[in-house]
Amino acid sequence: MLTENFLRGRRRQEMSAEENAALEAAMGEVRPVAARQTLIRRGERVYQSTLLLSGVMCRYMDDRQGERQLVAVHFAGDFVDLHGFPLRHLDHDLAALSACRVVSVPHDRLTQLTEAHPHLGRLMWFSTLIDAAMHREWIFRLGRLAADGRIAHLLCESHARLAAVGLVQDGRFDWPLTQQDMAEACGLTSVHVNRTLAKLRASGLVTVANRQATIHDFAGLALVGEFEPDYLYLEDEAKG
Amino acid sequence: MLTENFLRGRRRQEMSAEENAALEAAMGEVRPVAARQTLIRRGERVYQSTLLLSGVMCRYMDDRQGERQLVAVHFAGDFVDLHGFPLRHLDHDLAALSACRVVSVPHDRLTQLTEAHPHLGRLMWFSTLIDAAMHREWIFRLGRLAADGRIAHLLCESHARLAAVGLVQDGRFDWPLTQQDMAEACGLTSVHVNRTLAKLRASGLVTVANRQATIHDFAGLALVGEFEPDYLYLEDEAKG
DNA sequence: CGCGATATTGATATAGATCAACTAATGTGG
DNA sequence: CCACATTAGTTGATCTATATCAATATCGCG
Repeated sequence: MLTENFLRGRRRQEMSAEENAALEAAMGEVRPVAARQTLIRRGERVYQSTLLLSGVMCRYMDDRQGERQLVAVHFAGDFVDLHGFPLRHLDHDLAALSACRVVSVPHDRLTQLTEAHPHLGRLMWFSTLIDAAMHREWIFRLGRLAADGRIAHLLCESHARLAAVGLVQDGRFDWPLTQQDMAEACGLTSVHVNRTLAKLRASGLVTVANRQATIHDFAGLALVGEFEPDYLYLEDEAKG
Repeated sequence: MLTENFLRGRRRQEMSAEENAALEAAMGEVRPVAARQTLIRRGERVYQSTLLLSGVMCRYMDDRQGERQLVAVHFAGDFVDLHGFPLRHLDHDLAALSACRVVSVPHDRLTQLTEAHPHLGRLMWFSTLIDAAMHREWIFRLGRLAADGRIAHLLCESHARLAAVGLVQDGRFDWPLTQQDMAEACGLTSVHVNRTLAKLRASGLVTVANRQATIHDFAGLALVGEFEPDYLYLEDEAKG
């Protein structure tokens, strides 16, 4: 089932079998996306929205010197560009960080779908607002946390989201972001990310190596990152 | 007309007279809000959404030591907590920065409204996604710009949004944010905001004083702040 | 008019940037 | 499947933007 991870583990995910079937029916072919491939460029008119089935993608913006700022990271079950449905154009680029599988829905089908199933429409709206809530948390992260807190927060958030779709085992999860990617997400240099990761590892909180992250002490890491997961609107059992 | 500034100056603002009337009819009483008053606290269940008619409000989050991070600033015509409609709870606080006038719509009326007028529902969705686009731009601002750029960007964005609702005359607009508020929006200290504002003034770009901001050289300020207004989805005539 | 909030200025400290070299992985074509 | 090329990670030395601390000045309100 293509939509099995959409809003999985989130509060309010009362999608009926009928709504689910209607959404499934609107989906196109499953497509692979190569690692590091850019899917959508800023300003492009978009005519469909894409559900991420597996892998990790990101949204980013470039500054004038071409330095990249990640504004979001996406995992399985996320609609990566549903914002493009009401907005029509995206204000940022969308790229794959690892090899991914995706499936798309044309916007005219989404229009029909939301008119025939207003509640499903609100669920989609809801999912874009979780993106907005994550954006706010990223603003907080950059504005108020030091380097160790920023990295800790990013890893805690990723852990919580991946756990909600069953992609964490014993605190360990796939983590295709390079130190450069993490730097671009956290407003730091890759050199400083390297030193900060070494410190977090030495504190026994987390190890990031070989495209995998292992959180040894979630509570400790959450303390450093001032991480409180309420903004993810997870079901109680999906938390931590 | 209460809704006259809602989505005013934005692309896609094709609200029909009928939609407009339906939205107006759902509105409650106009209420005043005192400056510095907190309207909604993080985690509270919300049952209505509020349209800002005049004044300036902000959304913010506190870190563990009680230091505040602004995550959004709102002006006349903005729905300040429409996110609470699909989300039910807010993940941040909402407060007035100046004396404001607001009007609210109960969420059950919004549900009826969006089911009877799917297109109006998409417009509301659209407006929350402009908030998300601004959030992304704030992430960029904090992650990639130095102090002068962050302040320049904030002032350019505010100028563009206020101009869209007719609240700028000759580059001058009401600006109730203190230097401390600007510091909390830009991830800086108020001391550094003070020094940076002095520098921007000395460069002939902008003057901020007496609760007013005057942009002397918009192009120059936009250059410092790497400001490109496409993310605001403004109509062409409302830009600059 | 006086008091609390806001703004200004100076001196010093520091987190993180920058520059540079080197090492360890990863992957690719022969 | 090896050899080499490319990318990613590590470490050290130095620099700088911004924080911090502290004192004073000014504004705006009751």
